[in-house]
Amino acid sequence: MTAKDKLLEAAVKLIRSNGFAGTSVDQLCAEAGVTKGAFFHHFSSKEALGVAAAEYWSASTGGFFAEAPFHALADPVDRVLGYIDLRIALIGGPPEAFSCVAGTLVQEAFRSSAAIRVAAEASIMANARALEADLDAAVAQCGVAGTTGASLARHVQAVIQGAFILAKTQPEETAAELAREQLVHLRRYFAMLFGRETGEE
Amino acid sequence: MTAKDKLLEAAVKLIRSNGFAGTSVDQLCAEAGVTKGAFFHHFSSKEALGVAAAEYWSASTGGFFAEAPFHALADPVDRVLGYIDLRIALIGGPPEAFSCVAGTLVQEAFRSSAAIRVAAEASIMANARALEADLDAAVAQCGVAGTTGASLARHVQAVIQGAFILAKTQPEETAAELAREQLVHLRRYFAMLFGRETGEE
DNA sequence: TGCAGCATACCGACTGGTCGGTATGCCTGT
DNA sequence: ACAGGCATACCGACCAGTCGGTATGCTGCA
Repeated sequence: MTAKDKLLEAAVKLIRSNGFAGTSVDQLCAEAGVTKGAFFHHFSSKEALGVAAAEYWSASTGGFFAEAPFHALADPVDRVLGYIDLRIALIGGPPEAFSCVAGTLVQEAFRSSAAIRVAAEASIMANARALEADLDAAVAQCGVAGTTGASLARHVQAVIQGAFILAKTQPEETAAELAREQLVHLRRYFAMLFGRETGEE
Repeated sequence: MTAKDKLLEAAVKLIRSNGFAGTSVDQLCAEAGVTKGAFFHHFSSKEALGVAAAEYWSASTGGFFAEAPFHALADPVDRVLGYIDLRIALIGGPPEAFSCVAGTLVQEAFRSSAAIRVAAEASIMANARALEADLDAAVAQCGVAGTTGASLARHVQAVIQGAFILAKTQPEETAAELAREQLVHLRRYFAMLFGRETGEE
């Protein structure tokens, strides 16, 4: 594992815990076990590391969801609900274990760094686009009017990001449960929209 | 207007634009037109200002929504939808004009400052509690099963926070529209849940 | 095979400037 | 005269970023 990869891993970990501005280059180097020389050899600035971290994050999470088994389900509604169920299952532990690097980055840097804003947009919208086809199919199949698959895909990302923020307001014991609650509401919205009236569990 | 108020106003403005860690005490003083002596006369530390800013924010927005006209509506479902419509109407311009100080604070400081985390939690959960009675009444009136007014009230806050994050990924021209789109989904969810099937607009 | 020439990867001391925070004193209203 | 409200001047720590240098390995030529 090269110094660059170790720095990107360290960036994901520290940005999730302390934010981007709250993480110094020295901290990143210490966490990665490399020196400042290595840092600026691979990244022209701290901002460039932020951009690279968003891309690295996007690539690794995108790959994970692309391989998930829910894609094999025949009904597009099942695939959509399967995605939400997977997201729910992935939420556990403290917020820094399940929160989103891109969301954290853009919240802090949307005004101070256009490059980071664009990289975070790309990451979040790529996540949305990965759901778009299934949602379009579900919308067509169920005759849903008044919205689109693309709009619903963006809403999924919004609820996920909002869930992470609410979780961060909580002490560690209750954070994950509050985040899951938000995705359960999203699931209920989609179930109603696509005619899957859920009885009590 | 005293130096303390000017500093709190400056804090709201700068935290929304640049985040908490991204805003220095010197910048806050310059924006407020006071000196560092005044700053540390009124706040024992930068962290204390963060806490005070969350409380100031909570008090001013809480007051605004408490006085809004939708409370006069007879049907609790109308009051809930009226709140969402008001939130939609308030979204416009760049993200720093409509985003939430408490959400921004907690995202950055949830791990580094327990005091700020608790203050942000208080702000966001106070917003949720202000909706809880109407949502409980709507749940009871419509016989909604499987959730509660309190849980739905938290979801409103989650969608709002998520909407702000998505808006921050956008260039200024499209930010507000993307945020509004999220609240329109929330409105549709509630309309379905409470038996107000919305036809096309 | 061996060596010159060069690029890549990395090191860590150092710099100028900014950070949050402090010490002290002036100024105004009572 | 004295206390609250604020300004000026300053501090040491830490910040992002620089720079001279070393180690390693690839490439082409003899």
